[in-house]
Amino acid sequence: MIAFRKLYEQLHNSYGPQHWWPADDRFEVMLGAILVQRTTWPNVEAAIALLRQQDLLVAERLAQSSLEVLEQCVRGTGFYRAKARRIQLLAGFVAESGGVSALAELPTSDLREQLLAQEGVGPETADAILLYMFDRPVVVIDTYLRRFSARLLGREVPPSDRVLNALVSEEIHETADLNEFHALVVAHGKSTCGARPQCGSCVVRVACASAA
DNA sequence: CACCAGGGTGGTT
DNA sequence: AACCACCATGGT
Repeated sequence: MIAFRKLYEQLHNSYGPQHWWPADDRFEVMLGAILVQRTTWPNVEAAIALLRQQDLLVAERLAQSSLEVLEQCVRGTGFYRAKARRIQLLAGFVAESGGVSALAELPTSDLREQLLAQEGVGPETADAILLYMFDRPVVVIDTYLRRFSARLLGREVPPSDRVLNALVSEEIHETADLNEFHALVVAHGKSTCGARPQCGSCVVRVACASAA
């Protein structure tokens, strides 16, 4: 009934505050959201550091820099040709939209639609940007949450993303809580416990028992 | 050496 | 709508 609220509380008790999103400014959040796809955060940090070294953490400059330089900066994050192209296109989008502050004026639904129209920005990346860059109260659904949602809900088949979004939205409303919730889900997923489908004593099972 | 990492895209059934 | 191959480097 209140499965995800219980999960949130258990995760928070186990792992504590996560202090997401690690970034110096809002544009950097956007770049990280693309660069972190299917890789680990340390790789992203290294790439961001290289971009900063080239003074490219500004939308206008990033949009006009050479693609070859970008590829060298982000190489360590994997899929580097696609990612270099995508952060450059994204920088152009931000610049032509009037900057981050102008985008921040848009309603969440419009902003989400525009983000999804960008190459390399799918549902998860768009929602992560909405939550961590623009402080909008949205649910970020990642592979970790999908992985144990069926067990948490006591169902055989895992719920669709649409259903999952509705269920979490009912139980967690505040931007600050949605922020922390997703960070904690990832923190747990990265732990040795979260990586296994069947874990006897992890917080997901504890939350499951508490919610029943 | 095999497998995975904070997805997304384009094509096929 | 569900499935697939592909993108590609870095760490266990």
